[in-house]
Amino acid sequence: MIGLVDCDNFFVSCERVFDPSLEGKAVVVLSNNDGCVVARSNEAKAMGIAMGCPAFKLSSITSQYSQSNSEDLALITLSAQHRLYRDMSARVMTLLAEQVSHLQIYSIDEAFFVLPDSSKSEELLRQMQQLVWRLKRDIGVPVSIGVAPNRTLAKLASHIAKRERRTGGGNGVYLLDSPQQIATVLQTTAIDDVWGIGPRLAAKLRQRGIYTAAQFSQMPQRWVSLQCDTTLQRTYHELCGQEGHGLPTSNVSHSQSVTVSRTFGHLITEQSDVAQAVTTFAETVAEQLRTEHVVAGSITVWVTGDRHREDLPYYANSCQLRLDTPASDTPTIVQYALDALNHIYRRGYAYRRAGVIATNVTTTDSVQLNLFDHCDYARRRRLMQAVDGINHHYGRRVLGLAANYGDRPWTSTPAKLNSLATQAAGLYIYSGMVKKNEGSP
DNA sequence: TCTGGGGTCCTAGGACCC
DNA sequence: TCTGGGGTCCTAGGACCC
Repeated sequence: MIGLVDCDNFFVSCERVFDPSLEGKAVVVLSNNDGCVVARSNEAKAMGIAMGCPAFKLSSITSQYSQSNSEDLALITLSAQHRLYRDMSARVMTLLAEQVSHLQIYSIDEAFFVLPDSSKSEELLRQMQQLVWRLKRDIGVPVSIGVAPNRTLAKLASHIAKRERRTGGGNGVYLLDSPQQIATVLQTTAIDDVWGIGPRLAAKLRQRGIYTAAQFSQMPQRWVSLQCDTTLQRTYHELCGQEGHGLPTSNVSHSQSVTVSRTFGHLITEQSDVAQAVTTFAETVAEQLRTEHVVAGSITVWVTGDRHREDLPYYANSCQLRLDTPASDTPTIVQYALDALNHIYRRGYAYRRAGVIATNVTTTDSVQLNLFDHCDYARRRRLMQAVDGINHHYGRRVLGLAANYGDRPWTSTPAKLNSLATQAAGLYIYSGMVKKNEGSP
């Protein structure tokens, strides 16, 4: 059996741990730049606020809701603090790893694990309820757990657990194991609510008269093998209750790619400003590669204009460069990123977003060296170890590239920070350090 | 008239996920 | 005024190999 732990309204729940006054209130967390909604409390969901809703639409939704329900409802909006969420996620995952076997972290707020087949249903339920209770008590984060024969069904089970809890019943755990029970659940599951079936595939399936998960699971196997690609075939088999391929699906434990990208606070036009942003992103990419002990084989840089500004000419492009020798040291990654930017930057356009992606990622010890490359890798590695060590000890970005020093014209306006949570996570130490060193970069 | 058969690797783009 | 950021996997097609 496969279990899935899924944190409830994760970012909002993290904020509530540090500010209990948010409990019971309608709360949303906004993306970078306070652009759109990325997390909603149950109260906010009940108001009809959709995931991804742009921030500027929130006030009209709130006032509309207040009018039609004749009550004055205040919506609390918070700026995202991803460092805090990553820290809380790590705490959740660490506790889980102690409690279950074969934990596979699927996202910042979700993880699959394996349960022994032999356990009795009642015993299984009791254990899972205990787990829900411990996560709430020790970390403060509410979670829902779904248990089923495979991951696709475990996903459905966790949705049911969440729904039951939202409507007042249930204890955060749902066990989906008997064939009759599975058949009943599939009948009430719309085809686009199935994990792995998004808007495009759902539209295709509906064209063929398939509207529910049950209808899909009843299609003849021959039809499925002719009409569906391998991923959709896997989903089909799992809906039919067949065992998944077990965990984990891949034996590669490190990231396949590392991305850092941002939407700028406002439109920027100068190449030097775009270059500074790209330098910062590349620096972070390199740091992350090193913490995972991997190297990048290629670096991609992309830039885009603003899709929403019809009065300006739109331009978007990307460039991928292959490294002579895979690397993770900051100067090399930044150099390739800036070379790539040189290929795609065009004067006369306004830029809204940019990003740096490391791909062809391999482990440091499996690097193929270049015959004509005379770089002293040992020396470079020692340099980066020293830089990482200093930044780890004194705070992020105390020591960085001089090219990246000074004003950051591309950053967003200061976010509406929740100071309690900020202090608790020990953030922003580096800004104090940078000030102290002013004039002597 | 008639033009093989079996591969690998890479890239771009599309679909999905949170 | 105002629309995020970070991932995975699969497939088709091109370029190349013998």
